[in-house]
Amino acid sequence: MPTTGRVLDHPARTDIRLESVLHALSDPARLHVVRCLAELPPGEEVACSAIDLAVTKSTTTHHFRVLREAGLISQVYRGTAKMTALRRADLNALFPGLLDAVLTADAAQRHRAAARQDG
Amino acid sequence: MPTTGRVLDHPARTDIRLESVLHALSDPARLHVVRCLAELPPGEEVACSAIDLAVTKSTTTHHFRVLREAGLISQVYRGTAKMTALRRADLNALFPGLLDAVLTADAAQRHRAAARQDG
DNA sequence: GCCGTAGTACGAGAAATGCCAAACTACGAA
DNA sequence: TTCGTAGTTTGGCATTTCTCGTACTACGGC
Repeated sequence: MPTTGRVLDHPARTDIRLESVLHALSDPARLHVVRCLAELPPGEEVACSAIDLAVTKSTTTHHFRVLREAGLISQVYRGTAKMTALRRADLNALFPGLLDAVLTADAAQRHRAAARQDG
Repeated sequence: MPTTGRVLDHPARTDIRLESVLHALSDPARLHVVRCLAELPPGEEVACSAIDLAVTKSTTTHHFRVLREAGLISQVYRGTAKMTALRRADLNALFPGLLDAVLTADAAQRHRAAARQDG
């Protein structure tokens, strides 16, 4: 499936700001998206619709845009779908270890929550 | 200098939320505070007034409260001063490597900005 | 050409955020 | 006790954020 004519703006690697990245990650819905993308094999893309966000489509669009404008994800149109991938390489080059630390922290927090749940 | 009677609420270690931590760090003024605290020897405290924030006192109070309520800093009154310290141990226990990754990322970003400045 | 699906744009409301000024409180020192 | 310093509180304002519903566009398939 080739890409279509529609193009989306992405910040260049050097324009990615730490503050924007942290802000983007500070929303539970967006952190969820990043976690889902991180679980895929590196470079793999998914459609927006493949990640279930428990909000309306327009809100989903909004969150994906925040992530894209912060430089966390890249998106291209393929057919009617909009495929999304984590910008791992850019993030690791700019902020080594940051993405992993956040994902590890998130996993640890979820693990503790699950442990409390089980009693 | 002993502490005074006034007491401030801090979240327990287990109540610290990753999302709140990331949100607290996503503001440039608050990131600056955390950076300054991190440059001190571990456990060292400073007064709020020792960190220059280029905003009014009431805004400074606001930012310190956000950091405290997110669990990033601890504060106690000593005399007229309110001493602040990074909650390194709690953060490292909950989210290993996260604080260091953010500080390293911030340093890298500042380094790149300085390099651009110098031309 | 027509329909269905995926996602966008726009407008709007509620809430949070960042900022300030002015009045205030708590403490130490003279 | 009086004063100065450090920080708080309150209230207000402008902006941003999160959310939604409705109407819309772009594409693939029939």
